[in-house]
Amino acid sequence: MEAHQPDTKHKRGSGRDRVLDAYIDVLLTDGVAAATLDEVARRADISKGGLLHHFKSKDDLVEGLLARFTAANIIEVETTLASTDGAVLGYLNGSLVSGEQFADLYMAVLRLAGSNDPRVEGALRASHEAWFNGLKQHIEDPTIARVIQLIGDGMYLHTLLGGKRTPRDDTAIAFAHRLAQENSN
Amino acid sequence: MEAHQPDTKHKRGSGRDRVLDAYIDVLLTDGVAAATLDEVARRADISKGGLLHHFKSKDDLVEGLLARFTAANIIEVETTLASTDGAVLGYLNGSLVSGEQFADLYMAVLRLAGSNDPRVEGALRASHEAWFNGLKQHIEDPTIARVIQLIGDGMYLHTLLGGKRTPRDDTAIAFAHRLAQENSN
DNA sequence: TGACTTATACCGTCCAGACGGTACAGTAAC
DNA sequence: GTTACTGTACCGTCTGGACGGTATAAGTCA
Repeated sequence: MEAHQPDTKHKRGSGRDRVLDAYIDVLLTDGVAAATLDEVARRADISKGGLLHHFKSKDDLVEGLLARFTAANIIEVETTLASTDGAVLGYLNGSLVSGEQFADLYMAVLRLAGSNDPRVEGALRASHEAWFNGLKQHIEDPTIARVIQLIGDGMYLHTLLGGKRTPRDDTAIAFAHRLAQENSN
Repeated sequence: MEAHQPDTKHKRGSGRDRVLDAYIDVLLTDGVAAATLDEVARRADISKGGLLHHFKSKDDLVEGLLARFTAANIIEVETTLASTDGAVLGYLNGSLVSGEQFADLYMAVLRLAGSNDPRVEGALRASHEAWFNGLKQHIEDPTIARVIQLIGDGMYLHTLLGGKRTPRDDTAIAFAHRLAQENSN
């Protein structure tokens, strides 16, 4: 899961990272209501006291998740848009994947979106902004870039609702890809 | 707010409807964590006992919301797709509105989407299915219909995250409209 | 080298408050 | 009598968080 450091002295990765991994895991498998401190600590194989040593409060845990998300998003935008797969294909395919590092992180944060927390909304909006700016570098017409982005966001929403990837998605992606190529830089 | 019946005997609409109105209100303004039975009862101007008279449990309240949503969705699909505004414009504009009957209902349900509840996910997926089928009646190419739908869903997601409608959205809608007209029945 | 101090990374227990839900007596309209 | 509530009192459980204690490694100074 985690890019393991030279294995300091602890179980797997640092305690902080293990807690965040566990938090993401609970959010994805059982939803936001199940993501209590006790349950997160249990899955991280740590005591509740230990968890609270790394994150001073539940709020702090959310912030930790958002920080990891924001950092990962920057890298993800860069690498995806530079991929041989093509920026648009990379972006759209990413929105339908689960089980992969970044997609899981995104979906976990998206599960928090119902909480009306401005930090969560802010982080997700910033992510969208970053993707839009990235797409604009590859697609001349900003309207097309926006449309591509919206299609991807729609797919993220479907994934949130447990929808599996279907052939319809593939044809939609192919269509978007063609659309982008006709307007690419 | 509510299509008021000939004002039976109570304050405004039936108690059941008032409770659901209040539930939606809490979800939209303060999020899912704030939507406790006490708070919903308070906003419905009803006692907690009264609330539990109408909805036997919180789970039952959720189901009541989903039932209203599902029923409203059928009507909304019909009327929107028959609108003079044009099906596509009607659909896409609806996804960016707040303060309107159906849009609020949709956003309220969407706030529950992080809870990993199969009933919530099922209701939202059924809604998407209905919109897709409706759009297909107006757009020959099902791929285009799918793309239009995804664009709308992306806009719903943006609205969920508190994004306001921008000129970018307008141009995207205009683009989608043109796309649909070139492929309409 | 050993004694003392500091910092980090936890563990385990306890607690106050919130929450969902029950129970029930009473009221008012039809 | 039935339906639709109000209002209050209460209960068991869960949850976030505080707190005190422990183990270990690293540094400081004699």
